[in-house]
Amino acid sequence: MMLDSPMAIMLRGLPYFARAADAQIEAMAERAIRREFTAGEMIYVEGEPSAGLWMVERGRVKVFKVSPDGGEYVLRIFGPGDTFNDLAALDGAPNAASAAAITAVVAGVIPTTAFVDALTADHELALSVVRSLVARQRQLVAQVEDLALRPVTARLARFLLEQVANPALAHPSVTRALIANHLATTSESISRSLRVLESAGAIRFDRHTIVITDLPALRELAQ
Amino acid sequence: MMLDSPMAIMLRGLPYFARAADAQIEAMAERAIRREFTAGEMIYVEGEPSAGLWMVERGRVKVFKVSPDGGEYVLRIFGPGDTFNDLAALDGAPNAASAAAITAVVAGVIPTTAFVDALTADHELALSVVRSLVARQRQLVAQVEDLALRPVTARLARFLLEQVANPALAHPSVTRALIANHLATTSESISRSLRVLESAGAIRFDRHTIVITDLPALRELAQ
DNA sequence: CGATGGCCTTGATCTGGATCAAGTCGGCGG
DNA sequence: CCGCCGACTTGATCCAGATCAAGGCCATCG
Repeated sequence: MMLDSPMAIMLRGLPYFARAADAQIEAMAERAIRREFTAGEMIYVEGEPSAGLWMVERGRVKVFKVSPDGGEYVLRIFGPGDTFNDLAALDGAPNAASAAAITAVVAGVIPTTAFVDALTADHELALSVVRSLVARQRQLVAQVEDLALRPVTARLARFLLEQVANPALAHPSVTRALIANHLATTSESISRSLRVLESAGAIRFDRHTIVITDLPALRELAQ
Repeated sequence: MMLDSPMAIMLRGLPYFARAADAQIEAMAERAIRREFTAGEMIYVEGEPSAGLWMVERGRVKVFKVSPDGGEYVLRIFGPGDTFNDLAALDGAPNAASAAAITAVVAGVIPTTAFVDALTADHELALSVVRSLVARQRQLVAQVEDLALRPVTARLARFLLEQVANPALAHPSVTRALIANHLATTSESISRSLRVLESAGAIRFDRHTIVITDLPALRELAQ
């Protein structure tokens, strides 16, 4: 029994693996690798073969897409305890997007084959993966809906609401420009929309951090 | 053995169930229900508890979201052999979107509990579901990317490219207004963008149907 | 066979948000 | 303490695409 290796403990803490069998955790932990990245460094590139399932141990990571004309869209921002690139790890296809370190980052990778082996062997694990995928998919549907139907100010209000639940989003490294790329707009528009929310009384600026002062009002502005 | 009931044969034909055990197919087929809808009729409404996993036998179905101010965004269009509302069927949560019949429709539902029971009992089935969810999720990522980064003409070009592969999309019932709601724009913009594609030589109008004349050019316009 | 009602096209105008262009603020290194 | 640099704000202008407003084109039906 070597389930108390640091990697195994980390894996056990992830929602994916909470109910997985010890044997599978152990097998994956043995084959997992730890890596460090400096702020701004690329972790992987869209279209390349995937290293496997990533998990964040320390720092902030953005997963994003780039358009031919230089535009960047940030699909999601991850922090400690989050896993990412599960798609490529599950089907073995190339990375669906790129990932980069926002801050200095420590992260682990479980090689695709190790993950797929565990999935094939462990029915409980497969069910956990289904649950995670379903949750992520609901997120994505909400995101598409936002882009399709809501103006920038409403999208920003929703982002701020998410921020109260998700610690990965509330961090000084999450700049206006980053939020803008996540909401498919520009840093200038974020600035102006923040002022709109402020003059509506929903938020306040304390130093340079945003404080939500009227949650119901913010929900209202998010529609 | 009653695996030759019409419902069982239909289930066996779905990608989800291609590798599922006979016993599970049989159990689900017994509990499945067939329903008919007239053109325009609602199949289910966002936020309500889900009836289960739907599959289209005949006709065209749209799954969509409505914004408070009346805007409609069509997430996806389904045809014969497609399954929909898998999210709600998998997690038992309320419907993530609404669905309506575009044409007259014949469809089947597997109750949530029947589907979840089968999933819990059959590891192969769980793995199939994972594969399907991963594929759908890649679709969604591409869709978000489209909305975030590409102008209307490029989105339309991509839609036309999808249409060659997916028979559900190439059908007279798929009107400009429907395409518009799927691409988060208006029927007027679709009209104008079609003229752009036509004058670029990528497509041609034969009667009232669209014919792709220059596939590489269309790919180029889709970026 | 004329009327009616969808669906589509086309033009004119309007607008949310992008882009361009100066600043301002605060932190950090020298 | 000063100067620089990166992040933010604010204003002016611009533009893709939405909205508004007429028609035009079938297909269906009385």
